[in-house]
Amino acid sequence: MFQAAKQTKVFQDVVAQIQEAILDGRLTAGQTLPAERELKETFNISRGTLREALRVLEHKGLIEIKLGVGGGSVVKTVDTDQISESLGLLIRSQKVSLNHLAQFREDVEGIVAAHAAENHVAEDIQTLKDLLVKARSCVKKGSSHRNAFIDIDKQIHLTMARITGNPVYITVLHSIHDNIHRYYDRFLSMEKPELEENYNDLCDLVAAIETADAELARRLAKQHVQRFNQYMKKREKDG
Amino acid sequence: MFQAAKQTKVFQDVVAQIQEAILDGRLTAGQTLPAERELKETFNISRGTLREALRVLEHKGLIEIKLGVGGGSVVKTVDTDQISESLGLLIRSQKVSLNHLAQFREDVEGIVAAHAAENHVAEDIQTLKDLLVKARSCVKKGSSHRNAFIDIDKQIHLTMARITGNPVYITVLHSIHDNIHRYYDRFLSMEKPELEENYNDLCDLVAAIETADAELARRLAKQHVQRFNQYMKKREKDG
DNA sequence: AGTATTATAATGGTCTAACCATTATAATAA
DNA sequence: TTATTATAATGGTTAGACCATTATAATACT
Repeated sequence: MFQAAKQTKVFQDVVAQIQEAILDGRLTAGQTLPAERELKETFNISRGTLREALRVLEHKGLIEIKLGVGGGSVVKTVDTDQISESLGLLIRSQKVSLNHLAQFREDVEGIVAAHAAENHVAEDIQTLKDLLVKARSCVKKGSSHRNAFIDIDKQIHLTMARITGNPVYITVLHSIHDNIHRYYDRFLSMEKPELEENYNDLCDLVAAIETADAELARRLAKQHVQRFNQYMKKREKDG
Repeated sequence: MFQAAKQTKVFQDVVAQIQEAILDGRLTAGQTLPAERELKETFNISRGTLREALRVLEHKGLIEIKLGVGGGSVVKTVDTDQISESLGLLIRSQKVSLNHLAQFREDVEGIVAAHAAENHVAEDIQTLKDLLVKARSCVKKGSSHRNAFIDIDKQIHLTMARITGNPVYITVLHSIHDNIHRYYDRFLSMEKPELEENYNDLCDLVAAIETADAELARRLAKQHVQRFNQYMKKREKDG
Protein backbone atom coordinates (compact mmCIF):
# COMPACT_ATOMS: atom_id res chain seq x y z
CA MET A 1 0.00 0.00 0.00
CA PHE A 2 2.78 2.40 0.91
CA GLN A 3 6.20 2.80 -0.57
CA ALA A 4 9.58 3.36 0.96
CA ALA A 5 9.46 6.91 2.26
CA LYS A 6 12.93 8.07 1.36
CA GLN A 7 16.45 7.19 0.41
CA THR A 8 17.90 6.13 3.73
CA LYS A 9 21.43 6.37 2.51
CA VAL A 10 22.94 9.82 2.56
CA PHE A 11 25.13 9.31 -0.48
CA GLN A 12 22.12 8.30 -2.59
CA ASP A 13 20.39 11.54 -1.72
CA VAL A 14 23.47 13.47 -2.82
CA VAL A 15 23.69 11.48 -6.07
CA ALA A 16 20.04 12.22 -6.76
CA GLN A 17 20.37 15.93 -6.04
CA ILE A 18 23.41 16.45 -8.26
CA GLN A 19 21.98 14.24 -11.00
CA GLU A 20 18.73 16.19 -11.06
CA ALA A 21 20.65 19.47 -11.22
CA ILE A 22 22.53 18.19 -14.26
CA LEU A 23 19.49 16.76 -16.03
CA ASP A 24 17.44 19.89 -15.29
CA GLY A 25 20.15 22.00 -16.84
CA ARG A 26 20.98 23.86 -13.63
CA LEU A 27 24.45 22.40 -14.14
CA THR A 28 25.71 22.19 -17.70
CA ALA A 29 28.51 20.30 -19.39
CA GLY A 30 31.89 21.82 -18.69
CA GLN A 31 30.89 23.42 -15.41
CA THR A 32 32.97 22.48 -12.39
CA LEU A 33 31.31 21.61 -9.12
CA PRO A 34 32.65 23.22 -5.94
CA ALA A 35 35.63 21.51 -4.34
CA GLU A 36 34.94 18.50 -2.15
CA ARG A 37 35.80 20.35 1.04
CA GLU A 38 33.26 22.98 0.11
CA LEU A 39 30.55 20.61 -1.18
CA LYS A 40 30.67 18.57 2.00
CA GLU A 41 29.74 21.74 3.91
CA THR A 42 26.90 22.50 1.48
CA PHE A 43 25.38 19.05 1.93
CA ASN A 44 26.43 18.91 5.57
CA ILE A 45 28.00 15.51 5.20
CA SER A 46 31.44 13.99 5.58
CA ARG A 47 33.94 13.93 2.77
CA GLY A 48 33.91 10.14 2.57
CA THR A 49 30.18 10.03 2.00
CA LEU A 50 30.43 12.80 -0.56
CA ARG A 51 33.14 10.90 -2.40
CA GLU A 52 30.99 7.76 -2.61
CA ALA A 53 28.34 9.90 -4.25
CA LEU A 54 30.80 11.48 -6.67
CA ARG A 55 32.20 8.05 -7.56
CA VAL A 56 28.74 6.86 -8.54
CA LEU A 57 28.07 9.99 -10.57
CA GLU A 58 31.39 9.49 -12.29
CA HIS A 59 30.49 5.93 -13.20
CA LYS A 60 27.11 7.07 -14.47
CA GLY A 61 29.00 9.23 -16.93
CA LEU A 62 27.59 12.46 -15.52
CA ILE A 63 30.82 13.92 -14.15
CA GLU A 64 34.53 13.52 -14.62
CA ILE A 65 36.83 13.90 -11.64
CA LYS A 66 40.13 15.65 -12.34
CA LEU A 67 43.18 15.88 -10.15
CA GLY A 68 45.29 18.82 -9.09
CA VAL A 69 44.80 22.57 -9.02
CA GLY A 70 41.88 23.65 -11.17
CA GLY A 71 40.67 20.07 -11.06
CA GLY A 72 37.46 18.88 -9.46
CA SER A 73 34.20 17.36 -10.60
CA VAL A 74 33.43 18.55 -14.10
CA VAL A 75 29.97 17.99 -15.56
CA LYS A 76 30.21 15.79 -18.64
CA THR A 77 28.15 15.35 -21.76
CA VAL A 78 26.35 12.02 -21.53
CA ASP A 79 27.57 9.56 -24.14
CA THR A 80 27.20 5.90 -25.03
CA ASP A 81 30.13 4.56 -23.01
CA GLN A 82 28.01 3.32 -20.12
CA ILE A 83 25.66 1.42 -22.40
CA SER A 84 28.63 -0.19 -24.13
CA GLU A 85 30.15 -1.12 -20.81
CA SER A 86 26.93 -2.67 -19.54
CA LEU A 87 26.47 -4.62 -22.76
CA GLY A 88 30.06 -5.78 -22.41
CA LEU A 89 29.34 -7.08 -18.93
CA LEU A 90 26.32 -8.99 -20.22
CA ILE A 91 28.48 -10.55 -22.90
CA ARG A 92 31.29 -11.46 -20.55
CA SER A 93 28.76 -12.95 -18.12
CA GLN A 94 27.92 -15.32 -20.94
CA LYS A 95 24.40 -14.00 -21.03
CA VAL A 96 25.07 -13.02 -24.64
CA SER A 97 27.04 -15.06 -27.17
CA LEU A 98 28.71 -14.08 -30.40
CA ASN A 99 25.83 -15.59 -32.34
CA HIS A 100 23.31 -13.53 -30.41
CA LEU A 101 25.18 -10.31 -30.97
CA ALA A 102 25.81 -11.17 -34.62
CA GLN A 103 22.14 -11.86 -35.32
CA PHE A 104 21.13 -8.60 -33.71
CA ARG A 105 23.75 -6.72 -35.68
CA GLU A 106 22.53 -8.16 -38.98
CA ASP A 107 19.02 -6.91 -38.29
CA VAL A 108 20.03 -3.51 -37.01
CA GLU A 109 22.51 -2.80 -39.79
CA GLY A 110 19.79 -3.70 -42.26
CA ILE A 111 17.36 -1.26 -40.72
CA VAL A 112 19.97 1.46 -40.47
CA ALA A 113 20.89 1.05 -44.13
CA ALA A 114 17.23 1.23 -45.12
CA HIS A 115 16.67 4.44 -43.16
CA ALA A 116 19.89 5.87 -44.56
CA ALA A 117 18.59 5.18 -48.08
CA GLU A 118 15.41 7.08 -47.22
CA ASN A 119 16.97 10.04 -45.41
CA HIS A 120 20.28 10.82 -47.02
CA VAL A 121 21.29 14.13 -48.59
CA ALA A 122 23.94 14.56 -51.29
CA GLU A 123 26.60 15.47 -48.76
CA ASP A 124 26.13 12.15 -46.97
CA ILE A 125 26.84 10.22 -50.15
CA GLN A 126 30.04 12.16 -50.60
CA THR A 127 31.13 11.25 -47.07
CA LEU A 128 30.45 7.60 -47.75
CA LYS A 129 32.29 7.68 -51.07
CA ASP A 130 35.30 9.31 -49.43
CA LEU A 131 35.37 6.42 -46.97
CA LEU A 132 35.09 3.94 -49.84
CA VAL A 133 38.20 5.47 -51.41
CA LYS A 134 40.09 4.91 -48.19
CA ALA A 135 38.76 1.37 -47.98
CA ARG A 136 39.92 0.71 -51.50
CA SER A 137 43.45 1.77 -50.72
CA CYS A 138 43.47 -0.61 -47.74
CA VAL A 139 42.32 -3.47 -49.94
CA LYS A 140 45.09 -2.73 -52.45
CA LYS A 141 47.68 -2.94 -49.72
CA GLY A 142 46.41 -6.39 -48.80
CA SER A 143 45.86 -8.24 -45.55
CA SER A 144 48.48 -6.24 -43.66
CA HIS A 145 45.96 -3.42 -43.63
CA ARG A 146 43.18 -5.62 -42.35
CA ASN A 147 42.74 -3.59 -39.19
CA ALA A 148 42.64 -0.33 -41.10
CA PHE A 149 39.98 -1.81 -43.39
CA ILE A 150 37.89 -2.98 -40.46
CA ASP A 151 38.10 0.47 -38.93
CA ILE A 152 36.87 2.11 -42.13
CA ASP A 153 34.11 -0.47 -42.40
CA LYS A 154 33.08 0.56 -38.91
CA GLN A 155 33.14 4.23 -39.87
CA ILE A 156 30.91 3.55 -42.86
CA HIS A 157 28.36 1.80 -40.69
CA LEU A 158 28.45 4.54 -38.09
CA THR A 159 28.06 7.14 -40.83
CA MET A 160 24.92 5.39 -42.01
CA ALA A 161 23.64 5.46 -38.44
CA ARG A 162 24.31 9.18 -38.35
CA ILE A 163 22.40 9.63 -41.62
CA THR A 164 19.29 8.11 -40.05
CA GLY A 165 19.23 11.16 -37.80
CA ASN A 166 18.23 8.94 -34.91
CA PRO A 167 20.72 8.92 -32.01
CA VAL A 168 19.36 5.59 -30.79
CA TYR A 169 20.82 3.86 -33.84
CA ILE A 170 24.12 5.64 -33.33
CA THR A 171 24.19 4.53 -29.71
CA VAL A 172 23.21 0.96 -30.45
CA LEU A 173 25.68 0.59 -33.31
CA HIS A 174 28.46 2.09 -31.22
CA SER A 175 27.74 -0.38 -28.45
CA ILE A 176 27.69 -3.32 -30.84
CA HIS A 177 30.95 -2.36 -32.51
CA ASP A 178 32.67 -1.64 -29.19
CA ASN A 179 31.83 -5.12 -28.05
CA ILE A 180 32.18 -7.16 -31.21
CA HIS A 181 35.74 -5.92 -31.53
CA ARG A 182 36.89 -8.48 -29.00
CA TYR A 183 35.71 -11.23 -31.37
CA TYR A 184 37.31 -9.62 -34.41
CA ASP A 185 40.69 -9.82 -32.73
CA ARG A 186 40.22 -13.45 -31.85
CA PHE A 187 38.40 -14.86 -34.83
CA LEU A 188 38.46 -12.61 -37.84
CA SER A 189 41.16 -13.32 -40.39
CA MET A 190 40.67 -11.67 -43.75
CA GLU A 191 42.95 -12.23 -46.71
CA LYS A 192 43.03 -10.10 -49.84
CA PRO A 193 40.18 -11.87 -51.69
CA GLU A 194 37.96 -11.52 -48.66
CA LEU A 195 38.82 -7.87 -48.30
CA GLU A 196 37.89 -7.33 -51.94
CA GLU A 197 34.63 -9.19 -51.47
CA ASN A 198 33.78 -6.95 -48.56
CA TYR A 199 34.85 -3.84 -50.38
CA ASN A 200 32.50 -4.69 -53.23
CA ASP A 201 29.70 -5.24 -50.72
CA LEU A 202 30.21 -1.75 -49.42
CA CYS A 203 30.25 -0.20 -52.88
CA ASP A 204 26.97 -1.88 -53.77
CA LEU A 205 25.52 -0.77 -50.46
CA VAL A 206 26.46 2.87 -50.92
CA ALA A 207 25.06 2.76 -54.44
CA ALA A 208 21.76 1.42 -53.12
CA ILE A 209 21.62 4.22 -50.58
CA GLU A 210 22.37 6.80 -53.25
CA THR A 211 19.47 5.57 -55.37
CA ALA A 212 17.26 5.58 -52.27
CA ASP A 213 16.44 1.89 -52.68
CA ALA A 214 15.73 1.14 -49.02
CA GLU A 215 14.82 -2.50 -49.44
CA LEU A 216 17.94 -3.26 -51.48
CA ALA A 217 20.11 -1.36 -49.00
CA ARG A 218 18.60 -3.38 -46.17
CA ARG A 219 19.33 -6.66 -47.92
CA LEU A 220 22.85 -5.73 -48.91
CA ALA A 221 23.76 -4.47 -45.46
CA LYS A 222 22.45 -7.62 -43.87
CA GLN A 223 24.32 -9.77 -46.37
CA HIS A 224 27.52 -7.81 -45.79
CA VAL A 225 27.36 -8.28 -42.05
CA GLN A 226 26.52 -11.94 -42.52
CA ARG A 227 29.72 -12.35 -44.48
CA PHE A 228 31.74 -10.92 -41.62
CA ASN A 229 29.99 -13.20 -39.19
CA GLN A 230 30.57 -16.25 -41.35
CA TYR A 231 34.30 -15.55 -41.52
CA MET A 232 34.35 -15.42 -37.75
CA LYS A 233 32.29 -18.52 -37.19
CA LYS A 234 34.35 -20.48 -39.65
CA ARG A 235 37.54 -19.49 -37.91
CA GLU A 236 36.04 -20.10 -34.49
CA LYS A 237 35.26 -23.65 -35.59
CA ASP A 238 38.52 -24.34 -37.40
CA GLY A 239 40.58 -23.10 -34.49
CA MET B 1 53.90 3.97 -28.73
CA PHE B 2 53.37 3.03 -25.11
CA GLN B 3 50.23 3.00 -23.06
CA ALA B 4 49.47 4.08 -19.56
CA ALA B 5 51.32 1.61 -17.38
CA LYS B 6 48.75 1.09 -14.64
CA GLN B 7 45.66 2.28 -12.87
CA THR B 8 47.03 4.96 -10.62
CA LYS B 9 43.98 5.00 -8.44
CA VAL B 10 43.85 2.29 -5.81
CA PHE B 11 40.09 1.91 -5.86
CA GLN B 12 40.14 1.23 -9.62
CA ASP B 13 42.55 -1.60 -9.11
CA VAL B 14 40.25 -3.10 -6.51
CA VAL B 15 37.24 -2.71 -8.81
CA ALA B 16 39.14 -4.45 -11.60
CA GLN B 17 40.29 -7.32 -9.39
CA ILE B 18 36.85 -8.07 -7.98
CA GLN B 19 35.19 -7.63 -11.38
CA GLU B 20 37.58 -10.07 -13.01
CA ALA B 21 36.99 -12.58 -10.24
CA ILE B 22 33.26 -12.38 -10.88
CA LEU B 23 33.50 -12.54 -14.67
CA ASP B 24 36.00 -15.41 -14.50
CA GLY B 25 33.60 -17.35 -12.31
CA ARG B 26 35.92 -17.41 -9.30
CA LEU B 27 33.06 -15.60 -7.56
CA THR B 28 29.56 -16.68 -8.48
CA ALA B 29 26.14 -15.14 -8.02
CA GLY B 30 24.90 -15.47 -4.47
CA GLN B 31 28.33 -15.65 -2.90
CA THR B 32 29.09 -13.08 -0.22
CA LEU B 33 32.41 -11.26 -0.23
CA PRO B 34 34.32 -11.01 3.06
CA ALA B 35 33.30 -8.19 5.38
CA GLU B 36 34.72 -4.75 4.64
CA ARG B 37 36.98 -4.81 7.68
CA GLU B 38 38.43 -8.07 6.43
CA LEU B 39 38.64 -7.13 2.73
CA LYS B 40 40.51 -3.95 3.52
CA GLU B 41 43.22 -6.09 5.12
CA THR B 42 43.32 -8.42 2.11
CA PHE B 43 43.87 -5.55 -0.30
CA ASN B 44 45.92 -3.63 2.25
CA ILE B 45 43.93 -0.45 1.78
CA SER B 46 41.75 1.77 3.93
CA ARG B 47 38.08 1.16 4.37
CA GLY B 48 37.12 4.40 2.63
CA THR B 49 38.97 3.44 -0.52
CA LEU B 50 37.47 -0.05 -0.41
CA ARG B 51 34.00 1.42 -0.11
CA GLU B 52 34.50 3.62 -3.17
CA ALA B 53 35.38 0.46 -5.08
CA LEU B 54 32.37 -1.44 -3.75
CA ARG B 55 30.10 1.48 -4.60
CA VAL B 56 31.24 1.37 -8.21
CA LEU B 57 30.83 -2.41 -8.39
CA GLU B 58 27.35 -1.99 -6.96
CA HIS B 59 26.46 0.55 -9.62
CA LYS B 60 27.85 -1.72 -12.32
CA GLY B 61 25.28 -4.26 -11.18
CA LEU B 62 27.92 -6.80 -10.16
CA ILE B 63 27.27 -6.80 -6.41
CA GLU B 64 24.52 -5.85 -4.02
CA ILE B 65 25.41 -4.40 -0.63
CA LYS B 66 23.20 -5.53 2.24
CA LEU B 67 22.99 -4.14 5.74
CA GLY B 68 23.10 -5.82 9.11
CA VAL B 69 24.24 -9.17 10.39
CA GLY B 70 24.68 -11.66 7.57
CA GLY B 71 24.76 -8.73 5.19
CA GLY B 72 27.73 -7.70 3.07
CA SER B 73 28.57 -7.55 -0.60
CA VAL B 74 26.68 -10.26 -2.43
CA VAL B 75 27.61 -11.15 -6.01
CA LYS B 76 24.67 -10.49 -8.29
CA THR B 77 23.49 -11.89 -11.60
CA VAL B 78 24.06 -9.26 -14.27
CA ASP B 79 20.81 -7.96 -15.68
CA THR B 80 19.57 -5.20 -17.98
CA ASP B 81 19.01 -2.52 -15.33
CA GLN B 82 22.22 -0.65 -16.04
CA ILE B 83 21.52 -0.48 -19.75
CA SER B 84 18.05 0.83 -19.05
CA GLU B 85 19.42 3.41 -16.66
CA SER B 86 22.02 4.61 -19.14
CA LEU B 87 19.45 4.83 -21.91
CA GLY B 88 17.24 6.78 -19.51
CA LEU B 89 20.04 9.25 -18.91
CA LEU B 90 20.51 9.72 -22.65
CA ILE B 91 16.80 10.42 -23.00
CA ARG B 92 16.67 12.84 -20.11
CA SER B 93 19.73 14.62 -21.46
CA GLN B 94 17.60 15.31 -24.52
CA LYS B 95 19.99 13.34 -26.65
CA VAL B 96 17.05 11.09 -27.49
CA SER B 97 13.48 12.24 -28.09
CA LEU B 98 10.21 10.36 -27.98
CA ASN B 99 10.16 10.22 -31.76
CA HIS B 100 13.63 8.68 -31.86
CA LEU B 101 12.77 6.04 -29.32
CA ALA B 102 9.42 5.36 -30.99
CA GLN B 103 10.98 4.87 -34.41
CA PHE B 104 13.51 2.47 -33.01
CA ARG B 105 10.84 0.57 -31.17
CA GLU B 106 8.76 0.15 -34.32
CA ASP B 107 11.69 -1.42 -36.11
CA VAL B 108 12.80 -3.65 -33.27
CA GLU B 109 9.33 -4.90 -32.43
CA GLY B 110 8.90 -5.78 -36.09
CA ILE B 111 12.09 -7.78 -36.14
CA VAL B 112 11.29 -9.50 -32.88
CA ALA B 113 7.85 -10.49 -34.12
CA ALA B 114 9.36 -11.89 -37.32
CA HIS B 115 11.89 -13.98 -35.41
CA ALA B 116 9.17 -15.13 -33.03
CA ALA B 117 7.14 -16.31 -36.01
CA GLU B 118 10.13 -18.32 -37.21
CA ASN B 119 11.22 -19.79 -33.88
CA HIS B 120 8.13 -20.43 -31.79
CA VAL B 121 7.05 -23.77 -30.37
CA ALA B 122 3.48 -24.72 -29.49
CA GLU B 123 3.98 -23.86 -25.85
CA ASP B 124 4.89 -20.29 -26.75
CA ILE B 125 1.64 -19.79 -28.59
CA GLN B 126 -0.23 -20.97 -25.52
CA THR B 127 1.59 -18.43 -23.37
CA LEU B 128 0.68 -15.67 -25.80
CA LYS B 129 -2.94 -16.75 -25.96
CA ASP B 130 -3.17 -16.82 -22.18
CA LEU B 131 -1.96 -13.23 -22.16
CA LEU B 132 -4.54 -12.34 -24.83
CA VAL B 133 -7.29 -13.67 -22.57
CA LYS B 134 -6.10 -11.37 -19.81
CA ALA B 135 -5.90 -8.47 -22.24
CA ARG B 136 -9.46 -9.15 -23.34
CA SER B 137 -10.76 -8.96 -19.80
CA CYS B 138 -9.04 -5.59 -19.37
CA VAL B 139 -10.64 -4.28 -22.53
CA LYS B 140 -14.06 -5.38 -21.33
CA LYS B 141 -13.61 -3.45 -18.12
CA GLY B 142 -12.88 -0.32 -20.12
CA SER B 143 -10.48 2.57 -19.74
CA SER B 144 -10.21 2.18 -15.98
CA HIS B 145 -8.03 -0.82 -16.69
CA ARG B 146 -5.85 1.03 -19.14
CA ASN B 147 -2.72 0.52 -17.06
CA ALA B 148 -3.40 -3.19 -16.67
CA PHE B 149 -3.86 -3.46 -20.43
CA ILE B 150 -0.60 -1.64 -21.11
CA ASP B 151 1.18 -3.97 -18.74
CA ILE B 152 -0.15 -7.04 -20.52
CA ASP B 153 0.77 -5.50 -23.85
CA LYS B 154 4.28 -5.14 -22.51
CA GLN B 155 4.31 -8.76 -21.35
CA ILE B 156 3.24 -9.93 -24.79
CA HIS B 157 6.07 -8.03 -26.45
CA LEU B 158 8.60 -9.30 -23.94
CA THR B 159 7.31 -12.83 -24.45
CA MET B 160 7.95 -12.51 -28.17
CA ALA B 161 11.46 -11.32 -27.38
CA ARG B 162 11.94 -14.40 -25.23
CA ILE B 163 10.72 -16.61 -28.08
CA THR B 164 13.47 -15.29 -30.34
CA GLY B 165 15.89 -17.02 -27.97
CA ASN B 166 18.23 -14.05 -28.28
CA PRO B 167 18.90 -12.25 -24.99
CA VAL B 168 19.94 -9.11 -26.86
CA TYR B 169 16.35 -8.58 -27.98
CA ILE B 170 15.11 -9.18 -24.45
CA THR B 171 17.58 -6.65 -23.11
CA VAL B 172 16.82 -4.06 -25.76
CA LEU B 173 13.07 -4.42 -25.43
CA HIS B 174 13.28 -4.22 -21.65
CA SER B 175 15.29 -1.04 -21.91
CA ILE B 176 12.87 0.51 -24.37
CA HIS B 177 9.81 -0.34 -22.30
CA ASP B 178 11.42 0.83 -19.07
CA ASN B 179 12.05 4.19 -20.63
CA ILE B 180 8.99 4.69 -22.79
CA HIS B 181 6.85 4.24 -19.71
CA ARG B 182 7.52 7.83 -18.70
CA TYR B 183 5.82 8.98 -21.90
CA TYR B 184 2.88 6.63 -21.48
CA ASP B 185 2.08 8.27 -18.17
CA ARG B 186 2.23 11.72 -19.67
CA PHE B 187 0.78 11.29 -23.10
CA LEU B 188 -1.09 8.04 -23.55
CA SER B 189 -4.80 8.18 -23.02
CA MET B 190 -6.70 5.17 -24.31
CA GLU B 191 -10.47 4.91 -24.26
CA LYS B 192 -12.42 1.73 -24.80
CA PRO B 193 -12.50 1.87 -28.62
CA GLU B 194 -8.76 2.37 -28.70
CA LEU B 195 -8.21 -0.49 -26.30
CA GLU B 196 -10.30 -2.72 -28.54
CA GLU B 197 -8.38 -1.62 -31.60
CA ASN B 198 -5.14 -2.53 -29.88
CA TYR B 199 -6.50 -5.81 -28.61
CA ASN B 200 -7.43 -6.79 -32.15
CA ASP B 201 -3.94 -5.86 -33.30
CA LEU B 202 -2.49 -8.25 -30.78
CA CYS B 203 -4.82 -11.07 -31.77
CA ASP B 204 -3.85 -10.71 -35.41
CA LEU B 205 -0.21 -10.58 -34.45
CA VAL B 206 -0.33 -13.76 -32.39
CA ALA B 207 -2.19 -15.48 -35.21
CA ALA B 208 0.54 -14.48 -37.67
CA ILE B 209 3.17 -15.87 -35.34
CA GLU B 210 1.24 -19.10 -34.95
CA THR B 211 1.12 -19.58 -38.72
CA ALA B 212 4.83 -18.74 -38.90
CA ASP B 213 4.20 -15.86 -41.29
CA ALA B 214 7.28 -13.82 -40.40
CA GLU B 215 6.70 -10.99 -42.85
CA LEU B 216 3.10 -10.51 -41.77
CA ALA B 217 4.09 -10.63 -38.12
CA ARG B 218 6.71 -7.98 -38.76
CA ARG B 219 4.22 -5.69 -40.47
CA LEU B 220 1.52 -6.17 -37.83
CA ALA B 221 3.89 -5.58 -34.94
CA LYS B 222 5.20 -2.43 -36.51
CA GLN B 223 1.69 -1.21 -37.23
CA HIS B 224 0.61 -1.97 -33.68
CA VAL B 225 3.46 0.01 -32.17
CA GLN B 226 2.80 2.82 -34.61
CA ARG B 227 -0.74 3.05 -33.29
CA PHE B 228 0.54 3.47 -29.75
CA ASN B 229 2.95 6.11 -30.89
CA GLN B 230 0.29 8.01 -32.80
CA TYR B 231 -1.95 8.14 -29.75
CA MET B 232 0.91 9.63 -27.82
CA LYS B 233 1.93 12.14 -30.44
CA LYS B 234 -1.66 13.25 -30.89
CA ARG B 235 -2.04 13.84 -27.21
CA GLU B 236 1.35 15.50 -26.92
CA LYS B 237 0.17 17.97 -29.56
CA ASP B 238 -3.38 18.48 -28.26
CA GLY B 239 -2.77 18.57 -24.56
C1' DA C 1 6.52 -26.45 25.65
C1' DG C 2 5.86 -22.75 23.00
C1' DT C 3 5.79 -17.94 22.01
C1' DA C 4 6.87 -13.28 22.50
C1' DT C 5 10.32 -10.19 23.95
C1' DT C 6 14.82 -8.48 24.59
C1' DA C 7 19.81 -8.41 24.40
C1' DT C 8 23.89 -9.40 21.58
C1' DA C 9 27.04 -8.92 18.05
C1' DA C 10 28.19 -8.61 13.16
C1' DT C 11 27.94 -5.73 9.43
C1' DG C 12 27.41 -1.70 6.55
C1' DG C 13 26.87 3.63 7.00
C1' DT C 14 28.84 7.88 8.47
C1' DC C 15 31.95 11.12 10.64
C1' DT C 16 36.41 13.52 11.85
C1' DA C 17 40.95 14.78 11.08
C1' DA C 18 44.96 14.23 9.17
C1' DC C 19 48.49 13.47 5.47
C1' DC C 20 49.94 12.11 0.50
C1' DA C 21 50.01 12.96 -4.71
C1' DT C 22 49.15 15.65 -8.62
C1' DT C 23 49.09 19.75 -11.14
C1' DA C 24 48.09 24.74 -12.67
C1' DT C 25 49.92 28.90 -11.53
C1' DA C 26 52.98 32.19 -9.66
C1' DA C 27 57.50 33.38 -8.23
C1' DT C 28 62.26 33.13 -9.20
C1' DA C 29 66.54 32.44 -11.58
C1' DA C 30 69.30 32.02 -15.72
C1' DT D 1 62.59 35.84 -22.53
C1' DT D 2 62.86 31.38 -21.10
C1' DA D 3 63.64 27.73 -17.94
C1' DT D 4 63.35 26.36 -13.35
C1' DT D 5 61.46 26.05 -8.90
C1' DA D 6 58.25 26.93 -5.15
C1' DT D 7 53.40 27.41 -3.83
C1' DA D 8 48.92 26.18 -2.96
C1' DA D 9 44.59 24.11 -4.41
C1' DT D 10 42.50 19.94 -5.22
C1' DG D 11 41.58 15.07 -5.37
C1' DG D 12 43.43 10.45 -3.27
C1' DT D 13 44.23 7.81 0.79
C1' DT D 14 44.64 6.55 5.56
C1' DA D 15 43.25 5.77 10.53
C1' DG D 16 40.10 5.23 14.07
C1' DA D 17 35.92 6.03 16.00
C1' DC D 18 30.86 5.80 16.52
C1' DC D 19 25.96 5.17 14.54
C1' DA D 20 22.18 2.24 12.35
C1' DT D 21 20.39 -2.00 10.90
C1' DT D 22 19.39 -6.70 11.40
C1' DA D 23 19.90 -11.95 12.03
C1' DT D 24 20.51 -14.71 15.79
C1' DA D 25 20.71 -16.10 20.44
C1' DA D 26 19.23 -15.53 25.07
C1' DT D 27 15.55 -14.61 28.09
C1' DA D 28 11.03 -13.97 29.97
C1' DC D 29 6.33 -14.86 29.83
C1' DT D 30 2.21 -17.56 29.16
